[in-house]
Amino acid sequence: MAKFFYDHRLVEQKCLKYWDELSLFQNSNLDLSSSEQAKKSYLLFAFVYPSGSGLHVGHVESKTALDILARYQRMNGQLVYFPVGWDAFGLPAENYAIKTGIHPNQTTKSAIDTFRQQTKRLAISYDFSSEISTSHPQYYRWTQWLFLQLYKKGLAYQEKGRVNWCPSCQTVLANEQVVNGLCERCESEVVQKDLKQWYFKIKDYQDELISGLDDLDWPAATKQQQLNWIGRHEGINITYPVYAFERGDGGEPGAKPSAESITELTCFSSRPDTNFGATFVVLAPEHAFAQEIAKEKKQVAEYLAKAEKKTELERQQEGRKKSGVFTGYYAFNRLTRLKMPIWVADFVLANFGTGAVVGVPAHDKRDFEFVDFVNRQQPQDPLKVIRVVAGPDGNQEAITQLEQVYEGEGELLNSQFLDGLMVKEAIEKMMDYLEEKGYGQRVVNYQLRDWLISRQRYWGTPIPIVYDPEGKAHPVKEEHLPWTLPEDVGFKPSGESPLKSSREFNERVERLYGEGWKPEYDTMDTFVDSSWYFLRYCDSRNQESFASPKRLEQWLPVDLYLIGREHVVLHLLYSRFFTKFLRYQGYLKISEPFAKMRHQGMILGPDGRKMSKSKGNVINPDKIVDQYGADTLRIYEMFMGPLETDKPWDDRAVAGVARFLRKFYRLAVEEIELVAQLWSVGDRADLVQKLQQTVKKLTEDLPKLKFNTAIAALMELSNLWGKASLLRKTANEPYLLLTAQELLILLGILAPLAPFMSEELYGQTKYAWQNIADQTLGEIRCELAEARARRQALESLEFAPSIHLTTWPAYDPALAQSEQITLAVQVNGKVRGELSVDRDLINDQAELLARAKALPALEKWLAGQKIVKEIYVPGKIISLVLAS
RNA sequence: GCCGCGGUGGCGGAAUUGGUAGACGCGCGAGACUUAAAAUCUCGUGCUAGCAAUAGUGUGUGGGUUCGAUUCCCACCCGCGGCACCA
Repeated sequence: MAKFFYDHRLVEQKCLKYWDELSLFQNSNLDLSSSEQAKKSYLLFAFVYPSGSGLHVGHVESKTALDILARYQRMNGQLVYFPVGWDAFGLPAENYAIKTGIHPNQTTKSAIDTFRQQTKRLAISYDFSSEISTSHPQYYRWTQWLFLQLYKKGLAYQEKGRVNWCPSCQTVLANEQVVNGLCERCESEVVQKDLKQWYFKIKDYQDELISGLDDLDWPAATKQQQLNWIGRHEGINITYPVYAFERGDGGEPGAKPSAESITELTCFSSRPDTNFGATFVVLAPEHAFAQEIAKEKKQVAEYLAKAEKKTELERQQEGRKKSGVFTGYYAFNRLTRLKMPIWVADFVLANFGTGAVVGVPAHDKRDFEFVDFVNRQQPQDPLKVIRVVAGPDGNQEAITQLEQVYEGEGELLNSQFLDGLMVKEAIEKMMDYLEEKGYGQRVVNYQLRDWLISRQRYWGTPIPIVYDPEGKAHPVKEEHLPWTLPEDVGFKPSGESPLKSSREFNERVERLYGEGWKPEYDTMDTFVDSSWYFLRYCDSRNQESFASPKRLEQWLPVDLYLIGREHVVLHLLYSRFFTKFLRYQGYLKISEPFAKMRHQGMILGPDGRKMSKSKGNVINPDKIVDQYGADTLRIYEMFMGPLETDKPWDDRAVAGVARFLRKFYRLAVEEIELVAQLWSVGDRADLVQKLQQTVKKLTEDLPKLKFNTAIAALMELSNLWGKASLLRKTANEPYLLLTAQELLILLGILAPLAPFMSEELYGQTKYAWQNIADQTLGEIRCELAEARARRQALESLEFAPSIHLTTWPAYDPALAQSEQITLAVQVNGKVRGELSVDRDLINDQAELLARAKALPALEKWLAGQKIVKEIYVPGKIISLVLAS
C-alpha cells in the first residue's frame, strides 16, 4: 500500500531540488517584443517587512493567492512577472539592536534568509533573480536619487514642524507609534515638540490624486478612503473687519462701528448660507492674530501657553469639552450688522482652512457647545443663537439645547434675501453675493498635509543632504550616491539622531565637502522606501538608473496588486504621488501605478480574534507544512473562504483538506497504474462530464480569485471519482475510469493549487507510460489491434519537463452540459414538483407546460383549480398561478 | 458623529441581469473494518411534526413590489473596519 501513500516531505524535497535545477520561473524575460507586450502580466504582492518571527499564515494566504493566479496565467500563455523583495529598513530591527547590541544589518539579513526559505518551501513562484531589499545600497541609492529629484523641483523642503516626542525613549515617534497618546513601546506620555524636518510636497498633486482614482479597478471602499484622507472641501473665505469695541458700545444690529477697523479676519466656511446666524468668531491658538493679541493680553497669552503644552493624551481625554478665551476684539458681520466677539479656542484647528471660523451655534454642534461654555462663564454677556434654517418638518422654534442643533437640509429663514430658499441654493446665492460685494472668495480646502519624512532613527535611508558651515542645506552630489548608512553608531538612545555619533559619517562629509560641513543626521520614513519599489522591480539590477525607460514602459502599470487593508491610505497615496511626480519629470508614461487592486482579509486565530503572541493564538505555518505538507496549507488557506474577508483558523478543517489531497493522490496513482496496464474504458459518463464541468469552473473562478469555490469543485470531482473507483472494485473485470489524456487534464487543473502533488503525479505518469513501450503486448489485457492503437496514442503524448510548463486544459462546453435538465415546477410560487427532460426540449414551452401539469406530484395541488397564468423560464423553472 | 463593509444551519461558507436556499468542508449521528482505539471508508444531517410518504417553516427585524425575493425598494436593529472638534 506504500505506493498510495503521499509522503509530502520526500516529494517536496525532490520537487524543490528539481525546480531549482530547471530554474523554473527564474530570470523572467523582461524585454518583450511588441507582440508579447499584450500578454504581459505584472503581479505584485505587498512588500513584506522581514520581521524576526518569520512568515505568518496571513502572508501565506496572499502569497498563495497570487501564486495560483501567476501559475494559471502562465499556463494560459501569459508572460508573468512575479517579483519579490523586502521592506528591510524599520524600527523593530533597530529596537532589537538597542536591546541586544546586535547590528540591524545582521538581524535583517538572517530574517530575510528565513523568509526566503519559508517562501520557497510554499512553492511561491517568485522570480528570485530580481529580488530586492530596501536596505541594500544599490536600492537606497535610488531612494536618495528620488529625494534629490524632488529637492531640485522644490518638492522636498525643510520646515519647523510639530512631532511626537517620547521623553522616556528620547526619540521622535511616527504617528502610528503613538497609541492613545502613549508611546507604543514604553507607554509614557507623548509630548509635542517643534523640530526642523524634511517634507515632501504631496499637496501639489492633491487634485490629481483625486481625479486619478476614477478609472482604477479598485475596491470602492479603498477609493473612498483615499478621498476622505485627501478631504477636499469646497467653500468660501469670508473676510470680516475687526474692531476694538468697548463692551456695550455700538455693535447692536444696525449700529455703525465707532472707529476704524484695525485689521481683517478671514474665515473659511462651507455653509455661508447660515451667515445670518453667525454670532461669533473663533481663532486657533496658532493663528497669527491670536499670537499678536497674546503680546498685550495676559489672559490670552496664558491660554495659548496652556494649549501649546497640551499633550495628545490630554486632548483626547478632553473629548469635545470646550475651552477658550475672549480677545477683547470684535469682527463685524456686514450682513447682519452685528458685532461678533472674537475668541481663541483650541477646538479650532490651525492647519485647516484659515485657522479661523465663524460660529453659527444654531446649525453646528461644536459651535453650540462653545456657546454653552462661554455663556456659563459670562452669563451677563451671552453669545446669541439665531436659527436660520427650518427643520425638515418646517420646525422654526428657537434652538436652546444641543439636541436641537440642526445641520441638515431645509428652508432658510431670518436671512433676508435667502429666505425661502433651500440650503443648497442658498449656499450658491450667498457665495455669489459675497464675491460680488468683495466680502469673500470661493476656495477649496484639503485635509491632506504634506508628508513629513524625517525620522531621528538609524535603520533607514540617509537623507542625502549636507550643511555648509553657515547651516545652509545642500544636496549630496549624485556621484556620491549611494550616500551610505554608516556602521559605527551607538544604539543607546541619546535624544539625538544615532547618525550623529558616527565618526566615519562626519569625517566623510568634511572630506568630500570641506571643513565645517555637517551631514543631515536624520533618515527617511520607511514609507519612502516602500512607495516606489514596484518601479525598481522592472529593472532591479540597473546601475545607471532606477529602471530603464523601456522596461518601465513595457511592464507598468501593475496588473494586479494584492495588499492588506492596513496599507490602503498612506502607502497607496505616496506611491501614486511618486508615480505622478516621475511622470511629470518624463521618467514614466503612466499616471497611476496600480491598475487593479484587491485586498486579502485577515486570518484570525481559532478563537476568532486577531492572532497575537500575547493571546497565544498564533498559528505557525512551518508546523502545518511539516505535518501536512505545503499543498495542504495552500489549499486550506484558499478554501477557508473568500480571499477578501477575515476568517478564523480551524485546525480540523486543515485535516479535512489533507484528507481530500490524500484521496486524490490515491485515486490518481491507482488510475496511472491501470492506464499503463489495460485499455477498456468502463461506464464513466458522469465522471467525464464532471471533469469537463470542473475544468470550466476552474477556468472561470481562478482568474476571479474565487479559490474557495474552485477547490469545492475539485472536491466534488474527487468524491464522484472515489465512488466510481469503489464501484469498479466490485466488478469482475477492471476497467478504466479516465483515459491518459483525461488524467493529464485533471493534473493540469490541480497544478496551480497543489504544485507539489501535481508535479509528483505528473512525474509518475510520465514514468509509467514511457515504460509501457517496454512491456510485452501479452501483458496488456485487451484486443491486440486496439492495444496497438492505444499504445501509439500513449506514445504520442508529449511530456514537458514539469507540469508547470504545460498548457491549461481546454474544456468542451457541450460535454460540460448534461443531457438531462431538471426544471422546478411551482404552484403559486411554491415548489411542488420536479420535471426531468431531455435538453433538446429546452425551448419547447408548450410541451414542457403540458408535461408539468401532468406530473403526479402536482395532482393534489391542481385538482379542481383554475390556472390563470403559466410562466416558463427556459432551463430553470415552470410557475403555475392558480385563480385565488 | 461621519464614511465604508457585513448579518444565510451547531461552525467556515455556497447560491444574486429575481427562478428548486444551504454546494464544498468542519462538526455531529449511525454503520463497516478492528480484540480495542486511532486512522480509513459508507450513509445521514436547516428547524418543527410524523415510522414514513409528506406538510409547515426558514437567509438580522418589520413592511413593500412580484407568479416567485438571500437577491430589488423603504424603515429599523446588530456587528466589524477606518476617520474623527476638518467649520
